[in-house]
Amino acid sequence: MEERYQHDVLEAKWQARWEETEAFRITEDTQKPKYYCLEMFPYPSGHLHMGHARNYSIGDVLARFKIMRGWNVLHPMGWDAFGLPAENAAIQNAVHPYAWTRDNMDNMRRQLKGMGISYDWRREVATCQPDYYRWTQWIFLQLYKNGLAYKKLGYVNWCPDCATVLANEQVVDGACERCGSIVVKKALDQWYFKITDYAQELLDSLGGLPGWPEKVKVMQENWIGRSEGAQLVFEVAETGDALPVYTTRPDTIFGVTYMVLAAEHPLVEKVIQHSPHADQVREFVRNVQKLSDMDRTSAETEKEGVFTGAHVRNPATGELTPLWVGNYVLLDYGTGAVMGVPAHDERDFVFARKYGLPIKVVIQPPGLHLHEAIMENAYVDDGVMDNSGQFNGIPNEEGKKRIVDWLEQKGLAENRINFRLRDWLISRQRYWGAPIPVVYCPDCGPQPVPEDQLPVMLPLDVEFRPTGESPLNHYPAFYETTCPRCGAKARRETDTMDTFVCSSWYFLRFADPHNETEAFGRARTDYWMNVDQYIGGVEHAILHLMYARFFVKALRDLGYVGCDEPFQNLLTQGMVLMHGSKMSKSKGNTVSPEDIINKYGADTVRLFILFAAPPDRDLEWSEQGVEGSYRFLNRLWRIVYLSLQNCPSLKEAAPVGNLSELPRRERDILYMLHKTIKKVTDDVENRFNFNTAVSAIMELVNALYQYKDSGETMPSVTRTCLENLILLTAPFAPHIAEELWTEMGYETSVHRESWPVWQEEALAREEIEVVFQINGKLRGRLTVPSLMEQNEVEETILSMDRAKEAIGGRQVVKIISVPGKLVNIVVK
RNA sequence: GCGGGCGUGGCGGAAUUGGCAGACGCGCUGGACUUAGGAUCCAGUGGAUCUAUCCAUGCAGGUUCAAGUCCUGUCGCCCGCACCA
Repeated sequence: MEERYQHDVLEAKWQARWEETEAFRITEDTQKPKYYCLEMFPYPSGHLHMGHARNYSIGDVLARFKIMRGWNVLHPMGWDAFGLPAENAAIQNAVHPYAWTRDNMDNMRRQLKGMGISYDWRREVATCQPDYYRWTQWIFLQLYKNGLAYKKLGYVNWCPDCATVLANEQVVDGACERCGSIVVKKALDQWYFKITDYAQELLDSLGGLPGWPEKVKVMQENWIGRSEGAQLVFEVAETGDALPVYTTRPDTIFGVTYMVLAAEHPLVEKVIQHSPHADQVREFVRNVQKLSDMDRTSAETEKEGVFTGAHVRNPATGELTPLWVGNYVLLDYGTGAVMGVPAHDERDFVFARKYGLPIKVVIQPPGLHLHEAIMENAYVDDGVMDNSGQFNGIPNEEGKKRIVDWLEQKGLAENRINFRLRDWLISRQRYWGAPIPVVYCPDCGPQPVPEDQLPVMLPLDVEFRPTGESPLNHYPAFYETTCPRCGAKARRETDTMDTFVCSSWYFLRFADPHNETEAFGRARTDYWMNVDQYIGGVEHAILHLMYARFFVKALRDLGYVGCDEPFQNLLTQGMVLMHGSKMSKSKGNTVSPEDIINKYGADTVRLFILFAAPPDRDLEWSEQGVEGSYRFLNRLWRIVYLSLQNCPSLKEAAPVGNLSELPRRERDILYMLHKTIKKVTDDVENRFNFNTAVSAIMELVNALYQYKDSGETMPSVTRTCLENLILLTAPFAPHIAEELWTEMGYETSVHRESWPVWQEEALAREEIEVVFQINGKLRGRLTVPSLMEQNEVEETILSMDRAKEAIGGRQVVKIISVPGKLVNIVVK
């Protein structure tokens, strides 16, 4: 055995060994419980960053731990390999997106192997490979056939820099999530997935995910945005058109003093036909549409509107109120029209005051009487109805129901539930993505590509243009085709799918990655699903995590999977910080995992990442901290080295026998060992507190040094301690554990060993320390036999000089004992 | 504004059920070994005062024999959502 810990030599050795022996190859095994441990697969940007290193270190500890605990562990890795950066690289560096992506995957795979992560590499998938995207296209067709994929004309988010449309989820603060450009609205015919069909279930089944962080569930809840209210039908007086509005406050219908339409509302043009205000309205609409999405949806934007000249009839009162167009009304929420109740809605109040519209109080607060003229704010809370005809005097909550019932009988109202969630826009005007398998026939219309013609191959020999326009539009061999139905000349869809489509089902493919006849076999997914532990960044809280949930539910309803949810438990890791802010290229504060691995070894990097903070919290990078982890591994190495040197017969020593016959010092170190086994097991399995698990192992090592230096040691005890120490370390620092395991005389992999089990017998103590308090303040401590009766402990303490002195002649009122811990003497 | 989270030594963090605040590590101080030490080992390390005690978990109250932990109020920071009718 080398005296020095040579991380580079032994890590290379074990990584090669694991690869040769396919050490982490896994297949279904009904004899064992299964465990599916998944880290979010990366976009192949080229290099692992510290966030990746953290993500995969966390996953690897769990996977290796679960293997040792006897689970059949699926731990796969792949590549989210379609997407814009590859195309941008193609335009800028004249390298093909495929070559760029492939080279990046090669490099990152090498880096992952250099971290010693326990992946079953035989299951590797890349979403850009035809044998993968073939099935992405197949899923599209299943959704299409079942009415869950459709094309519609709509005002969509357009990123001018990326030259493509974006989903609502990809627009952040009015800007493109990827490049930061201001997103504009465009009317385009686009493909959507009908995620809104699952809005209620996506909301409800969050309740069945106790293993998800509250924060993520709340974010999804907000995004789905369920609201209960009613649709009320007004009538445009001048044209006779019905104008339904959605409101959560039908109880305020008597207080409506105006109505506002969205700028794009289809009725706008009709109601201004004969209006003297027509030109003014048209200009207003043009100005609104010029605004960026950010300005339109910002709460700070001044609410503006213009009178159309037309009026609406209130279904409750029969009164006519003016019809306006406003910049703050959204076309695609509710009905694109809002009733204005200035007395009871803050926004309406501001709007009415600005334009001199009347305010009518219809809800009176308890014990007060509001007057329109002197109100400074809208009254939005509950109260009693007023100025509301036959409903006067009724509490407004009850009024909501009664008004809807009343108008419903006239066919002018119905209860409605509205969601903020919109359908998922999945088409992208980009090249590097899975082609949408549809053909447009001049006679038959849009036709799905027959399944036996999949995949619709993405041609590789295309020409990239600096305009950013998809090269597929200039590649006749791709878009010129024939109609699958009538055989006539037809044009192939040149849009590709959002990469989030590809990543919405990869966890299913991992269960059956080489299936050539199906996306995945039902038996395989039935065995492996759900993912037991999913680990990744919180930035996917809405996008990926909701799309994947939708996919699983849709595929379940189509009979392809048996589960309701993809991810049973979710761990959202914290960010890696440098000097308090997130490591990022733009800030120039990144540290490359590979550089640190070269210097200290993968085990050190993993150990530091796991030790420096709990996984869900942000982690401050510290190279001094890394050195601390490196020192620890050296200490670990030396304790084994020195022990073997001191006692060459260590490897042959018999295991520890009867505990009660051992001397005190040996029982103490074994107590420490078993306490550590218990602590590490609990921390990893139940709490994901890897940082305290590591610190417990460090304490054990410290104790072993003390034991070694305390005099003559027993080989059997030393051996027991060292072997268990190595086993405990194995999931965290797998290479050094493997090496030390062979040094202990084993020829098998430490990762195939069973996880240590603590013995209650070893944890039993003959003596325990009890502290005593006076009025809750610590005043002393005392070692007593653990079997001593509690009243005897109390008496012993009361008889101590130290205690008498602390009591100081005061009267003992009562004594509170926590057995095995403390005695509190209450005096006055 | 709404929602989620956080606030403990010089720093990262521990304290799992209300029961010894500061585990473990970093850093720092002193010492040993040494030609040397940025290796290793030993000792110390919240503050004030030094046998003992007092103060201390953002701040102010409260409950309790006992509070970092529970309750009320308050301040600060981070993250997410935000004209959703």
